[in-house]
Amino acid sequence: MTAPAAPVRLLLADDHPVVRAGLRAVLETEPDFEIAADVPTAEEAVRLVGRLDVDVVLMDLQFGGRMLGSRATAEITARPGAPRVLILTTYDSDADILAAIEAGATGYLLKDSPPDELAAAVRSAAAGKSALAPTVALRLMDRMRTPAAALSRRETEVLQLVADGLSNAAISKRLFLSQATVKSHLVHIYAKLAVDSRTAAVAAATAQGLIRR
Amino acid sequence: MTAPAAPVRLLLADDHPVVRAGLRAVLETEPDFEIAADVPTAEEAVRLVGRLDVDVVLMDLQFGGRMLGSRATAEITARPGAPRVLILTTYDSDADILAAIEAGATGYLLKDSPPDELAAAVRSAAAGKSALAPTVALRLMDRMRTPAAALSRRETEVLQLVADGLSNAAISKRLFLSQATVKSHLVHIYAKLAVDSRTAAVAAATAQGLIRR
DNA sequence: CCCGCCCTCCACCTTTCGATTGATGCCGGG
DNA sequence: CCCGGCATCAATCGAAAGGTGGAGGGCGGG
Repeated sequence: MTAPAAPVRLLLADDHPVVRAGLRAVLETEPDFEIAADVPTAEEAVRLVGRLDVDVVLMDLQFGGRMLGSRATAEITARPGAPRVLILTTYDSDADILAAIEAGATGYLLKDSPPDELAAAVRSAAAGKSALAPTVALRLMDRMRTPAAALSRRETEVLQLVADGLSNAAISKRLFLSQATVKSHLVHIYAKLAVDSRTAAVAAATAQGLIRR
Repeated sequence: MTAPAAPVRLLLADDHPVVRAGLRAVLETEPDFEIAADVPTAEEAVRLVGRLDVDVVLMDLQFGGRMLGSRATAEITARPGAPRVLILTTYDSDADILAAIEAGATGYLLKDSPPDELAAAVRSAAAGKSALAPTVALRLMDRMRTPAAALSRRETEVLQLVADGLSNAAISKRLFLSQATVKSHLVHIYAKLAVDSRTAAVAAATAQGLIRR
């Protein structure tokens, strides 16, 4: 407790200037934190992690519409001696959470977290422990308890195209399948989501964050 | 320029602590701004506007999932001697923009705006001029040029239920209509959105922000 | 090694949806 | 006042989607 405690060095990556300023304001009040830099793009975050030495990266997932945060996370965590990456985003979509964790993120926080929760998560991450926002943790628990909503890769792909408004014929062409296969996938999807039409499947999957938009 | 210039008194309403801190940090650096208070709910914003005297309210639209910002805006602007309300949100959905403007908002900004744009918008609002983020303005122009995407109230209602996954039969029951009427609405919707299936209509309408989620 | 899951495909049948045409009443602007 | 848009409904027909019941190959784990 009385140890000098080397400060935790932070890198903030978020495309919203206001959010960056907010994070600075909130985290700078913690005496054991030191903000090395804040950047508006995922690319810059990746670049700076190479130059500066940082303990924890706070990273948004959505950068100006494009979802590059998870890629950047993967690139950062792939390196030797990589810092911990904490995802800090607005949404708690299942798909996003899983993607981020697969990419090597240490934790997943929501932007509506209170400041003390934020600080606690950063300290956890710096210590190598994982940090999940309570809401997110609940979601994951739900997910574990209900393995129903686990679509296969191919099924997700098909359903995404359905959500984009494509017909079965269009989907079959796009994926180089027969329409029979597309229908077959859909039947399985309907069973897993407990629905009986493409629109209902899209609604259910969207609600559960299995597909985008 | 040398005038003492009575400070612009601000009220910030946003459910994200980080964003509130960010706005404070960004706006407090402006010498002619004074932040009267910041609150985490739309209700509190409405209440405080009665007590404090404020020139401009910066208001989020989404509060913890529920969309109360536009209602709060309407309540605030309805009063005599009401302050200007600037909407400050993450999304640039057409429906939201129009709803906010109808509710009496003076401007509509996106959270990814640079600080100086923000400050400029606040000054515009304080002076009684309207302030739209460039992206938003472009969207509105587009909208004016292309009156195609203007669904009637009933049509929007039907399409929203389609997006929720309901069948025509279910929709007709829900709205106390015959299926013929539902189909008729859908035909008009398809024509207006230039699509030819319910899923495509949902995709198009979602992309244009005509319906939720 | 076999079982289960995923992915692929086929055939047949039923249901739903979409396209078309046409009709009625209401309301608001020119 | 009449036209046009909106909302409501009907009948019909063809096309798309969904339901059922198979079938085969690949791949990983018990």
